[in-house]
Amino acid sequence: MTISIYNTPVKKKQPFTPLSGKKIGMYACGVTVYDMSHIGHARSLIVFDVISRYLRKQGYELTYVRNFTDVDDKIIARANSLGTSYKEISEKYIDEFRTDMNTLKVKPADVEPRATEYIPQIIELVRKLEEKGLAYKAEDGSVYYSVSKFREYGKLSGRRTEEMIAGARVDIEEQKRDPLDFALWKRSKEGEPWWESPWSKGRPGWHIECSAMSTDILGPTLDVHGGGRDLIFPHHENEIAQSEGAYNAPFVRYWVHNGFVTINGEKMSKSLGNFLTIRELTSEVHPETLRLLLISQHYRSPINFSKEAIQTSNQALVRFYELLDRINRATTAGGADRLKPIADAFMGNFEEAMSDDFNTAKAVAHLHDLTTEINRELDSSPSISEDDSRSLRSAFKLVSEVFGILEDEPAQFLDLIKRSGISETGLDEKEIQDLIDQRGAARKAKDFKRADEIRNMLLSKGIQLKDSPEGTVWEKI
RNA sequence: GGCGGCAUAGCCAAGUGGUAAGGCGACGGUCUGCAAAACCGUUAUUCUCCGGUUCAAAUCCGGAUGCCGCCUCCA
Repeated sequence: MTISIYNTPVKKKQPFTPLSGKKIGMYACGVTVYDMSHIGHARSLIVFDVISRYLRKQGYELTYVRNFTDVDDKIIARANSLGTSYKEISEKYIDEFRTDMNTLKVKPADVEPRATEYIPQIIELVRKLEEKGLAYKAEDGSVYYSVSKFREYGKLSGRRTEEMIAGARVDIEEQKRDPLDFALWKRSKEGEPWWESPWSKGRPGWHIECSAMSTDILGPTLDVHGGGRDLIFPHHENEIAQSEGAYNAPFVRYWVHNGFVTINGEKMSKSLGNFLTIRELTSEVHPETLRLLLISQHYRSPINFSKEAIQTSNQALVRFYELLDRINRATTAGGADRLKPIADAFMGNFEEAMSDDFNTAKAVAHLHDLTTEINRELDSSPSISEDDSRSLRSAFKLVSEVFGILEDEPAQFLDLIKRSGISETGLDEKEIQDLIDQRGAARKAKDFKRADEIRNMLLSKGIQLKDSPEGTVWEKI
């Protein structure tokens, strides 16, 4: 099935055709490692994780590159304030990042380059730009890109240079010839890390690393390049200027940008200080709940983060796991085959939704439909044949592999959820089980008054009982 | 000041020309000793407002209002 992708510069969906057959080169801007990652980062990482999983599922040979910016002003500032080296800071937060990605089940990229590993390539690229007259060395030894020399500057973000100059918020730096120019190479100040270069002892500007690394690993033209919306300008605009200026080849075929996570309707960011770290959140919320919340909405829309939203996603996740558990328990050797058409239809719908600009929200809606349909079938006849069980397993395997959810053993997951809030009830498991047994005895003796007393007492402590032919189970609500 | 995006039920949210997905909540029903879960049904004659194009508009065009983002580090 042909995939269509919303391409930022043309502002519409376009059929996706990679540059060379089934091979795809995809680059997503990673994080600057100077602090713990927050759930805004999580969204971007999960969006591109799901996209990469889906592209692979569709049979593409994907090379996914995601960088670490491991030297920059903020890392240096952080190191200085803690009296340590930039290297220690970046190493520490790369480790923390990997721990978080592991928790969130975000798969590692195929290549995870760091700016500091590509200094020679960066210098080479800057030299090339200088040769072509697109860059100039300032008096202090820094090198700037001369934006006015690149005719197409602004084509990604839809801005014109004259308009930008008119804007009051462009910094005027002494060293720049033009306010729009940006640094390719920064001369290092006292106490800052530096590398030798033809211009000065210095370090790379922020934008240049992505051009240098992506070209080195994937070639001058990328099939897909992504990142958060906020990177469109100036970061990605500058990358285009650098790469196309140097190589005279189209830099990116499809630009993909994800929307923000907001808190109380306001963008969450490190600089605003209103952020929630991945670590904090996953200490209380199941990682799959967060993944489900994020994919329940289209990747380009903003998501407002709230307790209620988390709770709703958690309920949905429990609903799916309960179905999986029910399927496991209902599978028997006999029984008629009747569920294969339902499973097949779902897989078709799923593919259709995902191929339409990675419409995860619609795909999740299909998953809800699937859940309702299977539950309905099981209500009318509770056993599932081996063949049907296989069909259902392949449908849910598709969901797991693309979304990275429903990967736990259902019984285990439900048990975990059940235990997660047990401390709030003031009871331990044995006490709960004793009360359930007492209630069971009362019910057997038709002493429903006593049975209901026990049930209501447990309910007041947040424990909900569920009776079924196989016995009584409880859950924490 | 410039540029861009969004506005769909009580809430969250899909849907870019063919007559409003899905979830949460609420209400009614089936099941149950009664519940819970699951299932069935009801819950937007209408998509912020005003014009226009069209046989046909939530979808396209023009205008108004409101919210958000970018233009400075940002996922």
